[in-house]
Amino acid sequence: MKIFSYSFYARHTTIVARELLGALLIRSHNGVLHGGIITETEAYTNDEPACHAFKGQTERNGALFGAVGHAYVYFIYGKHFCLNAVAHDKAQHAAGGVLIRALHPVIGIEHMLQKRGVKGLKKLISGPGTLAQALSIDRSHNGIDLTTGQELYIAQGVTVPDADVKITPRIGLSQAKDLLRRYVVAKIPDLPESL
DNA sequence: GCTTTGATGCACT
DNA sequence: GTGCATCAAAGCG
Repeated sequence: MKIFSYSFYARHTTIVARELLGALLIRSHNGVLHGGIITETEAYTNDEPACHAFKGQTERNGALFGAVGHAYVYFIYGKHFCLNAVAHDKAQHAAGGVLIRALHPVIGIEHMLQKRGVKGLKKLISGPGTLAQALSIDRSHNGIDLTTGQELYIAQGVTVPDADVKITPRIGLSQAKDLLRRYVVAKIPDLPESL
């Protein structure tokens, strides 16, 4: 298990969003591991209006301006939490992050099904809000370090070839809709034996 | 204080 | 594909 270190996140946000596809997002909760392969990400940088950090630093988005390799978790639409990995090249952006939108469930599937209250894998982790619910992620995880291998971390998983990556506009935005910054795995690679 | 609106999910067509 | 519930944060006064 190779956990990504700060240098992985200290690159342009769009590069990190692409490289996170196929990686393992792991949550350790009550001594039980949950997680899976990252299949969908979106890149946000503070130079475009769709990014929470566009208008400058506030109490809510402060984590986006902090050290890379940390988590940015926010509450949205009165119901949902969304998880981002803070990632940007400081030479180019003051702030930026990668929204992790979906996983292919691998570890602790039974626990995640129970927490979500659904039966099929299809709806288990189908969007950012359901991802947070399946992994028991909430505001208390805002700003935590993703490189320590403790509560929440991201590790090297499988390699996704460029031919299996779809790049599309981001979802649910009212601004900068046309920017191609969403990265989706079209075909889930076979899992290596080591998992 | 008060108003607007949102990086969504789900039910429904 | 469309409609809408729901509330915290941000911006304004």
